[in-house]
Amino acid sequence: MNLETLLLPAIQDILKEQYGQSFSEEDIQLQKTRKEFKGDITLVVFPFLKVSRKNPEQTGEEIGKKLLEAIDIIKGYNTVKGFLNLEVSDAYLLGALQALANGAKAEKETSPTDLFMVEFSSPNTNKPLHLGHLRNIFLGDSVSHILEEKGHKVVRTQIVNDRGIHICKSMLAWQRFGDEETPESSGLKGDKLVGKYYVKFDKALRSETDALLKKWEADDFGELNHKVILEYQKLKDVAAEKEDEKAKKAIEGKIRELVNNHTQIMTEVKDMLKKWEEKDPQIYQLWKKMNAWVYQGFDETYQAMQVKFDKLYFESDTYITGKELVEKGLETSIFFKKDDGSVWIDLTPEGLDEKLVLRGDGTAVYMTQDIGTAYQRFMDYPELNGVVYTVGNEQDYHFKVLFLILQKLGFNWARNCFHLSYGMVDLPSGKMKSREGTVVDADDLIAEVVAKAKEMTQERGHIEGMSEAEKNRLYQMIGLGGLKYYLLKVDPKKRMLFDPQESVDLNGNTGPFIQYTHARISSLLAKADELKPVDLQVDLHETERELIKLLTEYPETINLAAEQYSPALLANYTYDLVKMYNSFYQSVSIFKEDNPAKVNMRLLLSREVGKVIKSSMGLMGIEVPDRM
RNA sequence: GCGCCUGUAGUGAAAUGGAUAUCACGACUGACUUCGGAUCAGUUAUUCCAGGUUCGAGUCCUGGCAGGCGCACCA
Repeated sequence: MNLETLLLPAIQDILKEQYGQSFSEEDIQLQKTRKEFKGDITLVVFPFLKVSRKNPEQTGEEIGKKLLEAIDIIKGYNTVKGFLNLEVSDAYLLGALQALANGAKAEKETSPTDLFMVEFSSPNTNKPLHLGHLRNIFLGDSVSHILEEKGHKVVRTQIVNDRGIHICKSMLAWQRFGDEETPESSGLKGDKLVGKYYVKFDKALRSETDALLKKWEADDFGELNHKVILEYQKLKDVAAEKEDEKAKKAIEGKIRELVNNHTQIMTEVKDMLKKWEEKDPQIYQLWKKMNAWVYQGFDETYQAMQVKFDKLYFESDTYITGKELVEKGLETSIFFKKDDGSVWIDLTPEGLDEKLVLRGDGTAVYMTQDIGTAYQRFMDYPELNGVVYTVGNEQDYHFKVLFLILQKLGFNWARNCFHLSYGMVDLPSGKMKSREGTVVDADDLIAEVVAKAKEMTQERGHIEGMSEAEKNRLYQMIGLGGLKYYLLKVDPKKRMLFDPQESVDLNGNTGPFIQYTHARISSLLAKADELKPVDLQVDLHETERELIKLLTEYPETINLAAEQYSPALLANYTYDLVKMYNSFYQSVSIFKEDNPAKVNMRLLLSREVGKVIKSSMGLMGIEVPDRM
């Protein structure tokens, strides 16, 4: 039972008796007492002034006096301005500590059948995972843990972006330049190998575009369609008129795109996509082979991150379902067809735009596929309560539209879809750009932080007697823990800066700092005898009181993190707890204390802090060691 | 142009509408050489600007300013 729910009815009674008016729970604001004032919990008295007809101090005094008489755990009070600060007794806090030691936990509010699906990672199959994915993956995984802690069942899922023109690009490049290279023959990770050909395609496309642009500029159009030539010339004219550098650049970009679209290599890619959609056996086989390489590579990375998925969805399956749903919606006039055959939805009544859901040639777009995927998921799991989509905030609009379309299609469950939107990860040098080679590769980064953890641990760690395997596991735990913590401690919706130096740092508000505290507690407990129940008569040091209060706030913190889908709240809480523990550790002596009841209490307190650290870090997908 | 998000020490982050805005990194000053020093304490701000609501605003409302993102027959 937490302090607030304990005090609330008593306060209501006193107010009723004193002022003859009932106050609801919202009127009674209880909050933590700021540390510059004496007290533990504070009642804000401003809302009662109207009925007390006295100034804030007098009102506070009145209520405080009554509370002191009525409740024995209140041992004192003081009023500053409109704030009534209440002090609780040591015995109450000791009792709370004992309750935690007995394994008291907040009751789970949900039934175990309550099912949620969390989508995260959802990579492209032709680019290896990078830093941006790491934030996504750690967030999605952590939110899954948090929902599970609340008593929900969670299906971890991703939508694999395995179809479309971009896939054909790496396939074509591999055909052209690959020389039958495989992960085995090259020793490259599958995703890296495919990524390499994607880059090769891009290079080839650019040089072809350059060449063709030169030809066009010399009015050499070959057998080019008249319409296209006209379009090109029109753009040229517009570009010539523009004086503003920026506007000129924009038009030139458009011209380049037009040229780009008519290169030999692009034509071949489009042809390949068409063949793929027709399930041409040769193309289909190549597609399957190269995708298998990528999945193998991704699996290795997920394993290194200690992240697992329960169910995968593939766009290559769900886009068909999406198309069917659009066809159906067309009959019921949810969608409409334009003259060129393309299908749209009109969202202007909702204040949004018209949105394309099917191309003129009948092929699916990104949105079509997402409609299909959502539908498929609720078919597969009829008891599904909601879906959390972990996707970057550049897609805020897309998801707004998607959820609206699903609602319009008559799916009630669309209300339970949530877009867990997060900000981009910047580097000190600016934005990550694959063109400029400033992308931070996920595998490289993980290897780097683990290496750093190894270096630091060998320098100052306590690892004598550990086997090689144990040591390696430890380095992994520290390096990866530091990285996860670094990316999770920031509010998801905020854009964040990734400083490679700071991410491998082991001081300050970092994962390893928290892990270190846990290791220290473990070794402390290893030296201790068996713990006895807390003696409620001992008096508490200020840091002990603060620590116990913090411990009792843990369940509430989990609730908040779940409500807001924000692991950052847990990270901050854990850091506060650890800071307070270190302060406690510094200011009181544990084993040198003469009173055995105090020694016992301090050890028990340490043990509970250790348990909460382990639990909360676990909710962030981070393991904590007993030695490091 | 329209829409969404974000503006808090040099930097990165906290703060259900509550008090004198909380931390870390860097910098500077100091403690202790202990039960694990990967420790602890201290110094470091017109919360972008202007109005408004409120007993009370970093937080809510209105209007600016700055940055990011989106408004594709791309994904």
